[in-house]
Formats: sequence, C-alpha cells, structure tokens
Amino acid sequence: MLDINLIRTQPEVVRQALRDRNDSVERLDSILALDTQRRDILKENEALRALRNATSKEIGRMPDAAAREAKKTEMREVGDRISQYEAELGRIEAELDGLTATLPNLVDARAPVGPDEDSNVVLRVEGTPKTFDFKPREHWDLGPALGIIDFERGVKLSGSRFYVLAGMGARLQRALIAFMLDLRQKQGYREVYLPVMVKEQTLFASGQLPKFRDNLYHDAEEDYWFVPTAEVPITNLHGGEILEGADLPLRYCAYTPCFRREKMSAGKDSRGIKRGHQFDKVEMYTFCAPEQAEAEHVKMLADAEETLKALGLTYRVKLLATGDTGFCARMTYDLEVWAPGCQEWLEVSSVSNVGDFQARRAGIKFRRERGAKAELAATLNGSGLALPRTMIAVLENYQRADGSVEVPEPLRKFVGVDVIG
RNA sequence: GGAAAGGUGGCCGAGUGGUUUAAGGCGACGGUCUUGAAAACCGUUGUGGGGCCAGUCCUCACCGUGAGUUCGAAUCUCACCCUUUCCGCCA
Repeated sequence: MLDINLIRTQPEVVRQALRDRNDSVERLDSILALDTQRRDILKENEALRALRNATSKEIGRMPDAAAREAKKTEMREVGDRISQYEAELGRIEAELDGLTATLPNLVDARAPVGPDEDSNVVLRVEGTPKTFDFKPREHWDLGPALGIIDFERGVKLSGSRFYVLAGMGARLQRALIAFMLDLRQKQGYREVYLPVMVKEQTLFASGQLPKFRDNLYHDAEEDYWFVPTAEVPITNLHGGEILEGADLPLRYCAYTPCFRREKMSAGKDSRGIKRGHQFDKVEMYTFCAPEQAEAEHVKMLADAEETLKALGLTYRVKLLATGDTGFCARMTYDLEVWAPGCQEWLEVSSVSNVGDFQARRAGIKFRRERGAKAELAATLNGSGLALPRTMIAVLENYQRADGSVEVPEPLRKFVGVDVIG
C-alpha cells in the first residue's frame, strides 16, 4: 500500500510510476477525488460528534426534566445527521481503500523503464554454459528414464501439471532443501516452519489480495487460502507488531510448498516440472530499518547466488524493468539458471526490496530506541531457491552420456550416493 | 463437533449507563537525592485519522470483531472470532 499522504501531495509521481509500470492511471483521479470528499465529510462529522459528546455530558448533569428532554430531542437530530454522514463515509472509504489497495509500489529509479519483460536487463552472467560431447537430454526425458520423475502417475492422481518424484528423485529434492536451509542458517536467516493455509487478511497484508485472487487456491468451506509463497506467512509473522530497532535486521528462511493456479499461464510450460500447481521453495525474508534495506537487498542477492555457485551451476542476474517488477516490489533481481537440456534460462529466484509497501498493509513497525516514535519497517524477500527448477538444472547439467546423473558435491552427504542411475 | 469460563493499555487488574478525561499496581523512561547504586519521592508513559492560528494546540475513533438500543455504551442486546478447561474424534 502506498502512503495516502504521498498520493495526495505528489500525485504526479504516482501517475508517472503507473505509466512506467504499464498500468492504467484512471483510478488515481478517483482516489484523489474520494480522498477530498472523505476529509470534507469527516471534518463536519467530527464537529457534530464533538457537539454531541459535550451535550450528552451536560444532559447527565441537568436537574430539570423538561430542559433535559429538549436537549435530547435536539441531540436525536444531531445523531441522525451523524448516522447519515457515517453511512456516506463508509461508502467512500470502502471505495477509496479498494482502489488504493490496487496501486502497485513505486519502482526504484535504477530499474530500466519499459512496459514488460523484454526491457529487463541482464547485469551479468556467472559461469559458462556447460558443453557436452553428446546431446544433453531434457529433464522430462532424463527423469522418467532414470525412474525418478513419474509424470503419468502425477496426472493419474491430480491431473496436468502434477508429477511424482520417486526414489533418488525424491531424495535429491530433499537433499536440495536440506542443503539450502543449512546454507541460509550460515548466512544468518532464522528457520521457521509455517502454516501454508492462511486467512484472507494475511494475503491482503502481503499484497496478493485483492489483485491476484485468480492465482490462488481457496477452500470455500473453511475459508482457508493456500499460500503461493512462504513470503505470505512470513510477512505476517510480525504483522501488527512494533519491533525493537536493535533487533533489526530480522532475517528468516522457510521451506514450504507453494500453490498456484497458473490460470494466467495456461498452456505455457506444460512440459516437465518447470511450472506446476504445487511446488516447493526455500524462501528468504528480511525485516529491517529503511536505511538498511539496500544493503540487505545486496546481501540477499549474494546469498541466493551462493546457492548456485556452490552447486556449480551457470546463471545470470537480471534487473527487472518497471513493467515486469512485481506489484509489491520497488526493485527486483531475478536469477536464471542455465538448463542445457531444454536450452533455457530458468528463473529460480526473485530477490525484491519491498520498502514499506507490505509493512504499511501488515502494520509492521519498529522503534529506533525506547520512547521513539514507531516507524514503518522495510521488508525484503527472495527465493532461495525454487526447488523444481533447481532440480532441472542439476539433472540437465550433471547428466552423463550413459544417462546417469552425477550428484553435485555439496549434496552428496544428503543424497547418500555420488551418482544417480 | 458438544459443554463451561473468559477476552480491558507493554503486563497484571478495577470498572454493570453520565466528573472515567479507563482507577490502582507492576514494568519502562526522565528528574530529585547519592561518591555510585538501591530505596524513597515527583513526573512521563498507547495506536490511528482529521484540522488549523503548526502547538507543551484542538478534535474524532479505538476496551476481541461487527451490528443494534440510547441524548450518552468498556458497561445493555444480538451475531461472530479467538483463548482456556473438560468431553468426543484423531496423526
């Protein structure tokens, strides 16, 4: 959520930001008009309330019954007017809040301006795409051949975009999870185990609702929502709290399944394990003071990169353009790992500085010192990393001519073998 | 799922319709005293919105949430949520 005061005083900044994001600007004028209306009515209503409060107190002290009745009649009318104003205010505020909640965060001035992903900039490539003296196979070929990915049975159980990992496939994924969580701990992130079914307010606070309703799974009977990322519950860990400035930055990591309807990407990436309705992810998340956010962003990016470096994978770092930067984010780096089988750069991590955008929605504040005024915290999130795509990269990069797959050194102690196949 | 009890500020806790402007206590912070500390005493101690004469200022809202009754609600009514205990079921 943007600061209403910023929208009010610098509407042109917001208007330009919306244009840069390739977003429509019409609702901004509605917001400004509603905000003015709201304050006008609020002012009058408060005067009436003040009058009623004072008069009611008088009535309590009046000895004369007739005078008391006269005042009561008078106040009854005032009460009616207050009710009318409040009904009007309720309507205006609902509309205003509804519109304001759809405004995306302002994008950092360093992000390239452009309407979509084509304007993203590759900052650097780390490593060299691996060469093979045979034609590397795609994971959807390799996996089933090794008996470690079973697409048919996934479809049998749940339909398209589901799969089963079996034997060393399941074990490899578990190894990656353990490896990543251990690495995060060394990097200073506290591990948490979280609910993956949450209430509506939780998704609103982290920015997924109301805008991305179509991408979420929802249990209508109990009104639980399935999280699309651990970012959602972690954001709300400190929702409505005032943190101690001395404790910041607070860094968390979590391993969770993620659930996405992928309605927007129907038909896209339907082959392999790249894009499923259910996938696992290790997530990083940081709560900090505004002035710490930039350093934490740099750190989180480096921390995510360390995963890929340790696994010996080639990847590139992208800075997202204004039009491709996520709703909540001020600036986002994407990490894309090279998959030589399907010949594709796969997005395995998105590392975002969110500023105070989620903190305002979720009510996350901190105090610099005892007695100081509570200020909004800054938050950052980053994948560290998405499991299926990391697994694709491992399988395709470490495959051998005979169809077996070498296990990257850091995973061996978790997998228990050096070679799968 | 059933039954009972409960939900008030950072914490404990009083408050069953009007000097409550949420008592009192604890904690925290500031001050006096002290070589220093403790004790004692004095003072301060929430969040959000709005206003203008921009202040040590005025005002509105907030006692689990939402409706309602009333001139006036922490207090009365209704619904819901949550917590605790017991029962049932269960990994």
